[in-house]
Amino acid sequence: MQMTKQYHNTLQDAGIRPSIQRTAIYGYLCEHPVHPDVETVYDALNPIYPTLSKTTVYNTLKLFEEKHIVQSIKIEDDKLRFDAEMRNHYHFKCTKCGKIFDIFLDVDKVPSEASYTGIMPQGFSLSKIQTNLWGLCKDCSK
Amino acid sequence: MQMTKQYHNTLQDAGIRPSIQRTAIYGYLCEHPVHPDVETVYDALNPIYPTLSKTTVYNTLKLFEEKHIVQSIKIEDDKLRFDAEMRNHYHFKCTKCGKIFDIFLDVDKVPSEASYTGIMPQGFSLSKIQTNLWGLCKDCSK
DNA sequence: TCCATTATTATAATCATTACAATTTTCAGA
DNA sequence: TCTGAAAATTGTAATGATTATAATAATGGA
Repeated sequence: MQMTKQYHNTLQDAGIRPSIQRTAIYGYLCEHPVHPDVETVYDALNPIYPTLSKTTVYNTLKLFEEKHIVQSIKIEDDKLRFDAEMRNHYHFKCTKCGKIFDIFLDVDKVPSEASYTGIMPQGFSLSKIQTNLWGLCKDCSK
Repeated sequence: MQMTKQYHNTLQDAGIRPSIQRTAIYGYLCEHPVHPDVETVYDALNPIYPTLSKTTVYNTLKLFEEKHIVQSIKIEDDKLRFDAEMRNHYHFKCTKCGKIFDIFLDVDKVPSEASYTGIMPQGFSLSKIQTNLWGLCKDCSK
């Protein structure tokens, strides 16, 4: 595992005490940007840290989300997935292979928050917008 | 329960044999456009149809969704909710009271499908877009 | 009416997530 | 360095929505 120092710093900057487990989990997410679920993270790290508990993975990822260094994703799926990519982007789920892809925004082409504010009824305030996309990925549409 | 005949017809038009249970469930959804979950539908109808099973509610709502006369909604919630409103609209969840509201589109103001197509990477095709909104509803923002 | 198909039902199984309580680790202060 | 309180980790049990299964009931055409 490389760049452990950097992960360590990210955790500290977010106000999270960087334990072995937390650093490992955050590092894994950063190095595997494929939106893994809890099970996947646990199965990957358990051989390296044999005492690691699945509960810790749950707790840690929830903590990361609260501290805004990780976001959780649920696209009509039964389980939560996690993403250390915090830049603004959409998630695209391939309806054939099930993989989830990051789709980055082209600011010029994408609907602004204002366009949603415009459709809110009187008295409603808007604080979060989430758009999910479905279709076929490059490999599956061949 | 009024207009049972109409619900009956909607089911038949969708290719669904309109049993007592199915008609009752569809009617309930139409008359209670508050995005109820399975439990709520079951609890409401069970007193009227004492033999009704929760499994039937699950099966029936899944069938309705497949036949496109009902849609299911899951907004970072643990359970599925159902909506007989099939016109194009967004769902807005109040972060305080948890209620889900229908937000209808103003075609002029809302992002078109084309604006999303524009951001898809080469080789990806787009078949479904879902946008969810969060914030405070009229009552909770007082 | 009879029979095959379809629908309904009750119960059990599944599975992601959370609750809980015990143990271990960390770290500030003596 | 030692000590003890606070924080983190752990394993197990509980929860709760959904699905699977298999038996029973209802339906509709021949």
